[in-house]
Amino acid sequence: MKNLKYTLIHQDRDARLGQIEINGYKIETPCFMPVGTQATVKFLDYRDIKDINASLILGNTYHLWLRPGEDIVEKAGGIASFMHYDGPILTDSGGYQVFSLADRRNINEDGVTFKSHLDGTTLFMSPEDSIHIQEKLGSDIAMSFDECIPYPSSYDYVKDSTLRTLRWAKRGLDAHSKADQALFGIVQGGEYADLREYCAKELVKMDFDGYAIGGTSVGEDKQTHYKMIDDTIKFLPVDKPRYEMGIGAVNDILTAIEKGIDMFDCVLPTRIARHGTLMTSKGRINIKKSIYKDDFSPLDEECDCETCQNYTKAYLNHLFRANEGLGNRLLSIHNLRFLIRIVEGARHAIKEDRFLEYKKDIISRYHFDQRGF
RNA sequence: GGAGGGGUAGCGAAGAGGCUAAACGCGGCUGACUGUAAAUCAGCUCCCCACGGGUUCGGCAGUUCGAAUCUGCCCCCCUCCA
Repeated sequence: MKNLKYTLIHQDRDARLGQIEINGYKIETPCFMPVGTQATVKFLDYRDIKDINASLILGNTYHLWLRPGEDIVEKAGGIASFMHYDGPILTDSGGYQVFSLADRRNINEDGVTFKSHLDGTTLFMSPEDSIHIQEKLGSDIAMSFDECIPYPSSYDYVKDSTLRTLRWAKRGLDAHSKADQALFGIVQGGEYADLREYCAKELVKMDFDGYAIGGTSVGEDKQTHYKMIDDTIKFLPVDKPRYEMGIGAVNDILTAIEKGIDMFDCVLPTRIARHGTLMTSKGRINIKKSIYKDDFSPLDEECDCETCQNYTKAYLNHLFRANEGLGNRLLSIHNLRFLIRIVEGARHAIKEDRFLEYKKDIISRYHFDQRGF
């Protein structure tokens, strides 16, 4: 704890340009963090991660606990060393798996019993376990063990769950002892403003190194999503980083930055890349469509990524039709670089007090679907 | 010339009298994906004026209330023997 320092460099309305210093790393914020659940950003190697200019990547406690096991990762010298990645790592606590693996787990006050998705083994994770596993995984930033609450959920359910998450946060904080690892608290509270407020205030009293907004983008509409940010962020301290977990749609990221969020992560760019969809400055396109069979233009004229510099839509179309793994890698590189570049642009715009114009410009050129992707 | 086997939707391949517009796979076309059980998943894929109708299973002619499925002839393909 206390190994993390956040400096607010400049503010443009609520949008923040800042810097996180941790374990010798300097991370400019806002920043987008690629997700590397099982100690790999799927299909990318350490050079690719460096090339897209990722400032931080995620690992996952639940997945690495199951395989290869935290002891192996510890022996390897931590996740970063294990995957030969030279940069900071943040680990999610397993709280998201309480949500995504809902049909194979049970929650009680002590923690969560999971039935392993790999072999069905019954396994128990307490908030203390999550912290101890993360200490062994050796991430630079650990997250509190929480329940990511589904939407919609009743007020009573959300209240009970959020209060339990708060108790878990305290238990995790007390269990945490690794000096070179920061620990963030996660605000839950669902769509209920009073619960968001209470949860945020209680976490702030505990004095974490940073605060995350959890339980968003779990199926709610945009209006509700953005209101959950508003209902939370006003209670978070200005001198600590704020992280909205699990967002990766272009307008979600820009909106979060506008509201004062500093960090976000998402599987969206890499997942849709593997499914043949790329994000471009004009919107999302599916590279598998036959119209790209003989389209020898780059994926995105404005992009500086390795893929756009060297390959054509026709080639990517062919790779996907032929089910060649290179297509997954090239599209993942592109989508990640695309989002990271948007966030880099946001940092410049904030510095020059023109963030809103920047956001408006990006959005106006991006064709969104009905749900706003 | 003789003996077998076979021709089913774009391709491969089930089906051997009604439950069949015809399984399944591939290919093709849509759509979904937000702290990764996801190189995944869902839908469509004979034609049309489409909660209904029209034509199909090499071709033609039959048997039957009813045929992709049974019979006859014809066409084509494969294997083996001369």
